[in-house]
Amino acid sequence: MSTTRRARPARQPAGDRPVARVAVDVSLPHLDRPFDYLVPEDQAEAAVPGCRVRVRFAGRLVDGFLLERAAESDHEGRLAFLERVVSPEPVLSNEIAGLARAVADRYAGTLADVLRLAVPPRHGRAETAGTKPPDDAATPDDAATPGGAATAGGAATQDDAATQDDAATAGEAATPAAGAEAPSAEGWAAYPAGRAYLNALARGRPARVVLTVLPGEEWPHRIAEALAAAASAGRGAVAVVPDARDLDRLDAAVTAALGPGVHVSLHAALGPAERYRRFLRASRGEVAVVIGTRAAVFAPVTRLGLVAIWDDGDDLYAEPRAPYPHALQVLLTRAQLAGAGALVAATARSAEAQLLVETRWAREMAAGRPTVRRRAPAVAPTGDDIDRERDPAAVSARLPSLAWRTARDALAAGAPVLVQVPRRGYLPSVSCVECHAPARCRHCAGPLELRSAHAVAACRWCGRPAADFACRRCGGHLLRAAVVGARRTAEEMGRAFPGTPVRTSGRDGVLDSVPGEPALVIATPGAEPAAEGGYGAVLLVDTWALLTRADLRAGEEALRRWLAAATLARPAQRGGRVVIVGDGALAPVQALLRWDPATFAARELSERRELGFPPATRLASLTGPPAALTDMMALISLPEPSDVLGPVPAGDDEERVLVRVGSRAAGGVLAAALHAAAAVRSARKAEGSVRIQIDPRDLW
DNA sequence: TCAATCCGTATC
DNA sequence: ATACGGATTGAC
Repeated sequence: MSTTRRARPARQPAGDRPVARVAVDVSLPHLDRPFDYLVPEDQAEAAVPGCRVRVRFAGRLVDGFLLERAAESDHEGRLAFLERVVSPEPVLSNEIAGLARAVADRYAGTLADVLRLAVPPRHGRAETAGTKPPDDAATPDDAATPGGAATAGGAATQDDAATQDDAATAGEAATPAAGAEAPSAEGWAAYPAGRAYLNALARGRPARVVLTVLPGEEWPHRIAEALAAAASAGRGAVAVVPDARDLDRLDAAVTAALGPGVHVSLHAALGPAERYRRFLRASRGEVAVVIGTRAAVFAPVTRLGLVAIWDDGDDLYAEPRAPYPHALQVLLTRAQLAGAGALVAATARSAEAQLLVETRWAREMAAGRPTVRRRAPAVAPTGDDIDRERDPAAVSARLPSLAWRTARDALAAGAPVLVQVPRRGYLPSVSCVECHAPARCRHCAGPLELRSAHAVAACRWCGRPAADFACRRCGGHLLRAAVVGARRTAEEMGRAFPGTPVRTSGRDGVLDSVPGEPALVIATPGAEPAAEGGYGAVLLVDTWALLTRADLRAGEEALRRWLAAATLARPAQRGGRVVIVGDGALAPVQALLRWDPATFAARELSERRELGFPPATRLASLTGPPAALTDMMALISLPEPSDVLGPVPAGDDEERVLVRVGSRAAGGVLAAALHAAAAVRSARKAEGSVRIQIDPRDLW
């Protein structure tokens, strides 16, 4: 009767497909491939593709995922048995396994690292209790019939089936389709082919758009309607937003569009049990739609029909863990591999989104100028002149006269006023004395920066000192150090408007919304609360702090943040005003005045092409101890022409080298070469590790 | 000629 | 970490 025996009885391989191909949880680059094991007969049922297993690997027990069962192995030597099947729950679908491999390849990382991002840690109790939906869910039956907006247009015609295969071509962007009725969504009707896009999704077609939303747009509803359209075609959908506040808004909109029990939301603040429970609801097909922050790009919905991302320019989409994938890139890869539709929506437009438009990977969708003008606030630039005689109250807040008077009028009209103030603490940077353009290196066009107050400016990329600076825009030879991060206090503002309530929203304490009554709302970028009925005025102050960051995305980022604040203002017709304190001749300021993020993005992208920056090129950053870096560099063999910039000091006794290849097509070759070099080093157990990052967003 | 030992390499 | 194969060494 005793079952405790030291020696395990001889195990028999399963009769049917006895070989298990396993992705082991080992992130050494030279071991980044599947390993074959034998499935013991008594585990033959449990060992399903996608399940978690435990195997003996190089003498120790490690976790892994069973990728597939096979009849035979290519391995020459003897196969070991699986130690055990941890659980028969298939948590890694073929779709996600393929996506993870593609992401690892693109970022020169390992499958194991990506799988750690993609599949949450197991929680046994959630798994067994999971057959009963938790309280945030309705009955599983609801999942099959999304209610509300999504029901119309669900009848797909058969002739669409063939078009689903050519997702790689550009042809599947929304085209007006006769016949099918649009799901009820007035909001989408404001965009050319907006309804046609929803119809295409509702018919299960992989339509892809870059949507530039209107000022004041209730974007959570537009995204929710797109998700509902995909769900009505019986397809799954995934949408991501930058942070928890946006997720709350999207969650409410999705609940309104789909009803309860059809979606789950995933975010970092969930505990391990709840996170795993929701993950399982998606992977088991109990919900069709998953929304979430960054990590939700890997959510395992079944029959994926649509991926969506809101405001892809936000830095929060950059994953801080190896191999540092960007959520947009993961989603686009996923849409491509799965033949799913894509929705890249934002008020602004990133250079990456612009590239999708220009390569015709996605169709551009933006409302016509008359509609934009009808919805946009009136935007005016101002210098920082303060009329001390006429507006003495403005002096104490260091507010330009126009800004002060605009705010005063809005408050008098009974509306709240938003003041966007940059956060403190950006890197000291340098710009041209003449034209204020950010200063760039003569040799590689990298950004110049000051490492300390009295040092000579040097290039952040290649490390050359900027001894012979010449401005690329105006030819000037003089540099100025920008004083950045000036920050106004709420008290200063309050003094300028005595008797007006002042509320702040920022790092410590973010407000979701404010009532539609007179108040000054001081917010840092990204923390601007919505106002009931819209703000009467929005003031964008201290704009130099954003524009002169030692960061070549500064212009794009500044415009993104200004638009995010300005879109909260009422339309001009209802008195909405925006005042930006800054030089009206600068391109990002111009783009705000004209409310034209698309033209700005096109210009930005063409500038990146000229200067050789991503996304027009592919760039890899290698960071590590100098000796390890030298060793690594010697092992990289690139058939393509490439630039090597640096090394430059990168803190903690480390250095950084940049490797740039001239085309996006060469990016795959670059990543493969880096992975191969890292594999040689890890096989040798070489001293010191080198961190590889592809197109790191904080660099340019 | 064979066994003990060392070293590099693969890890199923 | 540990196991293995091939090379090297030393004793008969």
